[in-house]
Amino acid sequence: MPELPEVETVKRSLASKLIGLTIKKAIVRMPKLLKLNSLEEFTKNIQDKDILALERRGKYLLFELSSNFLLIIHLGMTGQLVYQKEKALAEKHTHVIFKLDNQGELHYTDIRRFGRIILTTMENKNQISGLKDLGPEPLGSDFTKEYLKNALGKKKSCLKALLLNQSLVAGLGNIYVDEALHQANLHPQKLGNNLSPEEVNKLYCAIKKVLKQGIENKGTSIKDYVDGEGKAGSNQENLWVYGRKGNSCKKCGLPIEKIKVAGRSSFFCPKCQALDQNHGEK
DNA sequence: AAGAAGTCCTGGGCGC
DNA sequence: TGCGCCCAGGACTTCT
Repeated sequence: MPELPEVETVKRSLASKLIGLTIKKAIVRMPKLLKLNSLEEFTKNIQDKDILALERRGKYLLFELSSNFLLIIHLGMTGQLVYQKEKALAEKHTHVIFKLDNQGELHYTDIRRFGRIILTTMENKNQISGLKDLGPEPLGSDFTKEYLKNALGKKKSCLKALLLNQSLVAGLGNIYVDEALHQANLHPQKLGNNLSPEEVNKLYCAIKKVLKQGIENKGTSIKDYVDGEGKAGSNQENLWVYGRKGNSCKKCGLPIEKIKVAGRSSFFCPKCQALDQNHGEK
């Protein structure tokens, strides 16, 4: 599941290879992936565009192209964007092939087809639903302790739902939310407006810590995730709770539990992340 | 009108 | 062995 660290790793691994190249054409095998463009419009407009820059916003990859075009790619759950230095065979679920002017190719592969590809212009960037509604970058300067405190206090939802909400903070997904909550000793079902200043502070630091670690380890490769060179990351070896049901907590030794919160599986330590922990304290 | 639930989609794992 | 069922989850749509 590509979340912020995975998308950032893809961006970094592709940037050096792609910037300065030209997209000669795109072969779209799954037009349904193009949510906002017709097949004709997409293939016509993408043709002969230079790749000027590659950015990330939340879980979105943004390719800045010549003539003011912007290619937006969201990897969904199982999306892979892999550079091939020469013509390569398309896999079963390779839905788009971008042919480059150096004979290389960029393959978009997505088994579950939850991803999206949008071609728009720089001017319309802030009108794309999903992208325009994103909250601050958790590793950027807009994401402050004060912001998090206000954002959590406003809404009456549990922490799990709040942190998964991309308009509150951009880029977190199921894995890093569970990891951050464990680092901060907070139960996923605790209400956002029920946090002490200390708890907000711990959560703020935990979010940054788990994301930075994820980037350092080049992403979490549990099932499908690979970077732009097709290489897996190693952060799955450093998880404290996600996917560790029944294994002992690395802090206290008790078995990690798994429950459903906000429609998503949530892994947590019943002792370190007790719901009533710190009640009345401080 | 906010928050919850349903939806899309395929492959892997499990029970019988 | 093989069939059917359930689960995984990002973000949008639909419901309450």
